Amino acid sequence: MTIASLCTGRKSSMAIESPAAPQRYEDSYLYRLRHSAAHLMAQAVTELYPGARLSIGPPIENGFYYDIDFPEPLREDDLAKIEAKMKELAKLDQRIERLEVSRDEAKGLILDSTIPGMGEAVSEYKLQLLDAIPEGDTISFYNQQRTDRAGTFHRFLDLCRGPHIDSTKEIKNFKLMSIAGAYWRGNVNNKQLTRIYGTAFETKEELEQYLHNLEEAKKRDHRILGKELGLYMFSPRVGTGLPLWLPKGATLRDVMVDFMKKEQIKRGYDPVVTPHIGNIKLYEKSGHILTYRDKMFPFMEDEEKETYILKPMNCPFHIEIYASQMRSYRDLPVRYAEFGTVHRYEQSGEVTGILRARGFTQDDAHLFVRPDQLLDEFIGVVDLMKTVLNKLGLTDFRARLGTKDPNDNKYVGHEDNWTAATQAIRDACAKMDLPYFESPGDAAFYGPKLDLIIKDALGRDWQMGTVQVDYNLPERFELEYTGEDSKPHRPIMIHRAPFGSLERMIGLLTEQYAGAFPFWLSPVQIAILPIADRHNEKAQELALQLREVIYDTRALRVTVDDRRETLGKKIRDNQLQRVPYMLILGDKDLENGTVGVRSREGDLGAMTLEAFLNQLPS
RNA sequence: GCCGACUUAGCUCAGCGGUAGAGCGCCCGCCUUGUAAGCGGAUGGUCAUCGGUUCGAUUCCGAUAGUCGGCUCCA
Repeated sequence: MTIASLCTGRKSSMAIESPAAPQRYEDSYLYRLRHSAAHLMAQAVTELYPGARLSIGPPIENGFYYDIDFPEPLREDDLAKIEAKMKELAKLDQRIERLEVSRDEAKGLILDSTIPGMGEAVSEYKLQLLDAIPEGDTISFYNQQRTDRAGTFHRFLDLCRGPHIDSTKEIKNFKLMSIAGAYWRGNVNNKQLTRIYGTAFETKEELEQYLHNLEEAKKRDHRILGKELGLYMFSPRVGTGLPLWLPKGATLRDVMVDFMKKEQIKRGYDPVVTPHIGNIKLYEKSGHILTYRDKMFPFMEDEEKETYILKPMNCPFHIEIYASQMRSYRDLPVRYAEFGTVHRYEQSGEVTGILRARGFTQDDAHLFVRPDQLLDEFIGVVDLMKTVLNKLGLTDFRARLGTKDPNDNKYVGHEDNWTAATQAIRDACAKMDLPYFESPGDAAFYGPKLDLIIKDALGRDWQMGTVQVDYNLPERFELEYTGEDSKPHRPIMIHRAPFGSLERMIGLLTEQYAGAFPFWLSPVQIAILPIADRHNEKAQELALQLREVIYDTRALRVTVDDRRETLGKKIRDNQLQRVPYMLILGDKDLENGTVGVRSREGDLGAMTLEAFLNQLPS
């Protein structure tokens, strides 16, 4: 696969989408418009900041950016100035022209300091980009120029594959959004450039709609809703990325755990429980110390000079359990499941609420299987994942098959194993009718994997559930089972976590449902609202009665709102808490033997308790 | 970790070189309520922390911490 575009550094362009979209974004006018807006911004920057060195500036999903090496640090306040300059340059109606040149001519242009956008200032980056263009490919530049009324000549030339729109005057509805640091070519060892993000649309209405949607999305942010709904909190006195689960959030977790345990029992999993810390030697043996050390919390040493670590993953412990006794081929597959809380010392800048915490709980399991069982077991896991997604009501996800990057040699294991495992995953997805896309380079170093990817409220991708085939750890720990031939054989391990982590999944669900969880998940399912305090006693009785009702695996979760507040106030507060049902209890109801039922959608009228229970979602 | 921004009462936020304000919440009264905020009162802040500039700093500058948007990385 060649580099997707000179101006497109997107990693995702490496991925092969399986269902072809009817009109690809890359072919749209909007895409060209945004690409041209990026050039316009670069032109404005070169005029405003003579020492600025340009590197790369592609359109992206919701706009565009340009990575620029500024002589002085750029501040957010500077964006207004750049925006104003862009407006001025756009109005000049500069024609955007493509020119195709030879490699030598290209080098000449890049080094020509008389051309704005070219010369010594940019050559550091542009020559590298030129070198990256494969031999034989067309090399193109885009030029825009015009003399303004005051007689000043404006010009901008950029090495670019294009395509672009015809004139800068088409760039009217844009906004510079933010600035950020970004490493040259995405490599931390390279220089950090200043990235300016912007967006552009064809019409003013679309731009305003987009900005409005962004505001709306912020209200669905799990960090805001988590606080409003009393799900979890963080305290700086506890530590960064270490969530404290409040009663309602803890209830939500329990419900999800119950659901998963039930599914796992059905599927022949056995529960295990392992400690939070363990001897470092185990992790040396597993190899995690080599690859994971900088993501671990500081080590602990006891009086006997033994070193312990806070576990960043559960697998070595489960392996110890497997290895604790002789295994027959008849015992396999062995499936050990644990809601394992792990701790990873994520870099401070990458902790994001509950979506990326430093302490989190995986719905983890490890399957030890024979080679001939690999496909069936993988199918079983994919089936479980589909069941989970379905139950959670998640439809907006993508499945990614992470395969080996053929140009990288970081992988361990025999080629035959890789091929077999990758094919097993493809076959399992095909059999289970799960659409996926393949992404070379996204495999674990020890084997291929299948990940579920979901977007959050702000459009960011998150890896959720995962299934990974592992030939490496069985090898390192010399795991065995006795085969039919009474000789030792090596099992294959499957690591899998259908939710991924409870934290991340609850965060995503919060955003997906904007806090209005499905009935079965809601921390409070029913709020009883006595109208006056003479109804409080009956309300408590009703609550006790409802708590006898088993729904799914647990008793109905019922509260009584007996605060000395008006009914309107109680309704409002419970509505804001997204309680699925309110049962209103007053004189009329006591007389008639009914309750006033109100769902999230509004008043459903008076009905008997039996009628209410019968209409609950099944 | 790196680049940029933010941090004022429990929460959401005004304010500003002369040591602070609103709404909601909490608490106390009154009201006893029929489908999205009843009324009144009271409480509540070393303006994140530590330094500097200044006659004087919550306000200006610097450092630190936390948070947010990115980069890198990841469940």
